[in-house]
Amino acid sequence: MQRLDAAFYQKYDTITLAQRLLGCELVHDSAEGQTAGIIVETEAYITGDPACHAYRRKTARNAAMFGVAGSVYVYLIYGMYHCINVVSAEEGMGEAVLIRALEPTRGVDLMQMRRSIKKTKTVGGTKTHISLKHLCNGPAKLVQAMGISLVGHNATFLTEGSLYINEPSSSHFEVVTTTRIGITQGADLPYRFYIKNNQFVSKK
DNA sequence: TTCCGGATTACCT
DNA sequence: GGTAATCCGGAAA
Repeated sequence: MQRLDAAFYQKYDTITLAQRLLGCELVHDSAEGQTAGIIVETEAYITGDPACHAYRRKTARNAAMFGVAGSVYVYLIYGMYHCINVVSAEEGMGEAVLIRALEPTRGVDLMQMRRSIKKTKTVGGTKTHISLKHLCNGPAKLVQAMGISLVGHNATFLTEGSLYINEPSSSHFEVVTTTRIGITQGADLPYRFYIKNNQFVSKK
């Protein structure tokens, strides 16, 4: 099991990187413990793409997206959730790969803890059990399960530090190419990729 | 300054 | 299958 290095992230254009990241393992060594999962679904966001956060201009929010390939871009979505991207292409380009789903491999108990939701409507509050299948089958879900945060990980590097990606242990799978989820602009572009027949993908 | 919509999710019907 | 929750950037005026 080897951590992907800077050369790997620089080697491919964003579309290709989005496909090559499938099968790789996202790992976070946190103070609470280690959690990890196989990347099973990604989306590419590139220059000239109206759905890309870097489409208009560089701002404080999207600045990390313009960093070197292999750095991390975390952002707040819908005012309450966070998503994580792997920055790609040459520095200053503003391209990235959104990680949309993981197949949990390590630290499942810890992920369950982080993902357990308190039902505030119930008096006293009860905790709901999250099934393995629903632990990381969405961009905001996996960020929560992995303990990834805006302040803690935005603009950090996957090539050093406690958050990183290991090379794939297997590449015996087919990749499905389709359109991206939840966007209106550029909705017809085929920039979403996932591992065929994998049950941990967010949506077929 | 105000307004609108967004790379989502969980919960209810 | 519908929608509330909830913050911020960008466009409108």
